[in-house]
Amino acid sequence: MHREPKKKRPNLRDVSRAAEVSVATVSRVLNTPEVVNKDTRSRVEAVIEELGFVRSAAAFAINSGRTRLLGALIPNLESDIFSLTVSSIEQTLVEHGFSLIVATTDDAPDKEARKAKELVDVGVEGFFVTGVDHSDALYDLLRRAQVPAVAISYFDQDYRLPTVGYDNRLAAKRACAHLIELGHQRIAVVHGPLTGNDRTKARVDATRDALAAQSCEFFEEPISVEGGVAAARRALAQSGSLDAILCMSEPMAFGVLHELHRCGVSVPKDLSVVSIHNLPASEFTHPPLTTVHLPARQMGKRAAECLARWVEHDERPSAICLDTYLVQRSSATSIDNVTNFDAN
Amino acid sequence: MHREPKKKRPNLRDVSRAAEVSVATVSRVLNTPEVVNKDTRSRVEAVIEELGFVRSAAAFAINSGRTRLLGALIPNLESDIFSLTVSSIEQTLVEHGFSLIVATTDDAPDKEARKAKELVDVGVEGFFVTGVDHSDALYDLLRRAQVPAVAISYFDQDYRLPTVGYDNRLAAKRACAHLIELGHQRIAVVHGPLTGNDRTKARVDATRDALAAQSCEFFEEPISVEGGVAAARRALAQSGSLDAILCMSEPMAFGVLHELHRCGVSVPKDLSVVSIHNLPASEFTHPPLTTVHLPARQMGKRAAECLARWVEHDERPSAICLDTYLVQRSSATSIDNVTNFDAN
DNA sequence: CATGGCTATGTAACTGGTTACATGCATCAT
DNA sequence: ATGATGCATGTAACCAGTTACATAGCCATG
Repeated sequence: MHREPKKKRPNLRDVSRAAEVSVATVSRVLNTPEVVNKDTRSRVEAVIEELGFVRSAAAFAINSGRTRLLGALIPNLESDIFSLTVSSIEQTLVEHGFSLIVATTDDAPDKEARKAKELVDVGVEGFFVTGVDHSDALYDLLRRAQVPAVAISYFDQDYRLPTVGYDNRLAAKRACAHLIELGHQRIAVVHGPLTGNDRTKARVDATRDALAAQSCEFFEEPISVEGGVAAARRALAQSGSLDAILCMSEPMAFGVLHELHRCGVSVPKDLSVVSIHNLPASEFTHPPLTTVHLPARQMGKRAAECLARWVEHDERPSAICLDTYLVQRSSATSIDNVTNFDAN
Repeated sequence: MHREPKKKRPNLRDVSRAAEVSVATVSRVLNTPEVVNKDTRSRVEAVIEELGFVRSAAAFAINSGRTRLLGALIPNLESDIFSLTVSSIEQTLVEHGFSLIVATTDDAPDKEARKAKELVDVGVEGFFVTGVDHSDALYDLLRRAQVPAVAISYFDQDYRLPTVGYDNRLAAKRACAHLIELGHQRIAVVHGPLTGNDRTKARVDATRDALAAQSCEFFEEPISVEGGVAAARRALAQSGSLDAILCMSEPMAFGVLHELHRCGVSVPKDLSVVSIHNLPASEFTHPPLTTVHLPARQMGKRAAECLARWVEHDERPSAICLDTYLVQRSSATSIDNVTNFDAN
């Protein structure tokens, strides 16, 4: 029987032996090829090629103290909100020579802390966290491991970690201001769970303030298209009559639009709909969605640059607040144009 | 001026010194706490806590030869198609104790090879690639680094890497069969770029075969909602008259539906639309999309399990073909019901 | 011809852990 | 008392690289 040689990966000494040079020379060929003699170099390179040598990442890391790994702790990847951001982070990090480990947390602080621990254990040099609501275990870990971390999707000048994000309260205020400007009085506010989601909390808070003079009701459902459907159904059933629906998260807005269409409620003729996020799909809903733009891609880019610089040059970044702005499309119109829809 | 102590992270020897034990004992406390005396153990643990010691991932890796890191080479993260799969991979890998590095390739084989190299350089123990169309550089790397890799989104029993996916030809055939069954004769086929995307290629090929008896035209645009809009516009303009539009990728179908709606073409009354993928959003389009379901989540799970087992137990997996099936919703109907829409 | 400087390379210590093996000491049966 | 057994711990080699320092050979300069 032909026994497989069980070839283990060749190491530096194997190469140095085969090329009849010292380990230092091989290492130099790898790191500073210009200082080694041309002939020697090509001989070593040939042996490297022949033996199929690949330098051990671990050994490299142990010496340099660098792993070039960063981690991202995000609630999930299934929602465009986050996949867009992660995508942008990844693309930016490549330019800085980092690789990105993604870890999903389901917005659960304890799960987040566990995952953060795992990230540190595999050697990340820094990470991204989502929002500003985290467990003590996470803060503890950050302190002990001395790993830089930036918080995204949220702006708070005074937070213990540098934040790179947008003002969620302001974003909600912009949406509210638009509805007020259009003259809407009876507004259903559709939002995701308040526990464990500081972004939603901030938006709902700000909305409550901004719409104090209006009559509004709040409908909480999971952040998803289905959640939006359910919320719309409840809003139509419960509210006597409605001028508008304000959605705190875009997937819910998609569900709301779908359900309204299904029920024969015309948007914006019967009801205005305004949302927050401006995902790529928002341009292509029926009708196209009026929404407050949150700069997810830009945020990913800026956050990645901050963290890269922090890790690389030990420069702790200061908080960054990105602009949000209203994108007017056709899902919301002035109260004067609506046929004063009555759900009952 | 109070000079910062520039505290470097404490290491094993620091702990052993402070706890007045040997490095071996500290290591044992970390790895096999049950073999060390209770008092010694708690003393060491106290010192570990006090000094804020965290074991170096690199040093651990260099000894164990394990990094517990896997990589995923995917075209992009912005499309639900992939973020769904990656999400599922990540969730499954956690259960097996692996972390996932994502690397996007834009469907460019050379970029993919570069990224693969980077992944190997940071020490992944295996990776996922998308499809079966790769550069020699990638195959070379796999051979040299002896890193396991599974190919996803594609099924091919005979491919050099184990594939975990679905039969893209069959999926397209199912869509075609449905259109034929409904009696459609004049069909516009909307698809993404054929170069560098083997999934699209396979589907288009199969469609060409399956619709040989029908009259059909092909429209190539980028895989995106915008691409679908553009394709629909061209299809309406160029084709004399149409019974149906077949979309090879779901984002394009969303664009097609949007554009048809905008042009006042009623689906499915004037035109049937069938697609491939069944993304979560497909249930909520107007009208809800008839489409061939591709099991993205399940695929992620199975692929993750395969690769984890391969890395862990050195068991090379065999190819897995997951089932696809038609999901009938309301975007396609029998030719008898259509008003024989004429674009001109 | 001795000295100095330059280039190319080698030696060995070092990174931060793991672990095979050795040792010291208490307990227990003979 | 003696040797066997077992437990707790220490010593030092080892993993796969990097790198400070040493050295050897060569050429130019005075």
